[in-house]
Amino acid sequence: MGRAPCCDKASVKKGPWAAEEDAVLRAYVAEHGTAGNWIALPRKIGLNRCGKSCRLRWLNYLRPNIRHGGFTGEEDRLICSLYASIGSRWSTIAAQLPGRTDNDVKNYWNTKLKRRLLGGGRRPIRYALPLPQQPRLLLMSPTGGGAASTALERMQLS
DNA sequence: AAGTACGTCAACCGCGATATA
DNA sequence: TTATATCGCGGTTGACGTACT
Repeated sequence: MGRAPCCDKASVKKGPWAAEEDAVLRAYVAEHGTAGNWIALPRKIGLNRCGKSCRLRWLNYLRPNIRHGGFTGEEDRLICSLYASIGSRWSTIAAQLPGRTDNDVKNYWNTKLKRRLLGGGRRPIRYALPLPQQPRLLLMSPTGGGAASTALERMQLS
């Protein structure tokens, strides 16, 4: 018995959200909440979207008090520290950063912090530009470095 | 100016966990 | 207890913009 799909993937719209779709979803959730059922929500409000897609859009973009980009040095350190101690539990890490989403934190880690920790700068291979000084983030592990080493080893192996 | 490779980020996919009938 | 539906999460992808040759 296979797992039932959450929606008819052939008929729902995919890809970037239009401003009108955002507005419909935002207005509905603001007034009614999610009613605990994301799967049924798009049908209720006439959006031709998968329920999971609606949930993701709300959580990562439409929720009030969301902040995008502009990670501070303090947030950098916290992310690195938490990653060193608990690994890629992005939702847990994001919970420690008010206004940040797990997707944001994950993207930030994968595109900036991980690269920085591994010693890569922009265009490291093709252009061989001089790298900025690497921050010694791993030394900041609250666990004393053991977990940090493990996390780094995992990263380097993968 | 055109072409190419890389960086960023929104969104999708698939799976495990949990709830419910 | 089992089957099914839904939630929530982490990993991955792909479009687009930018830096560079």
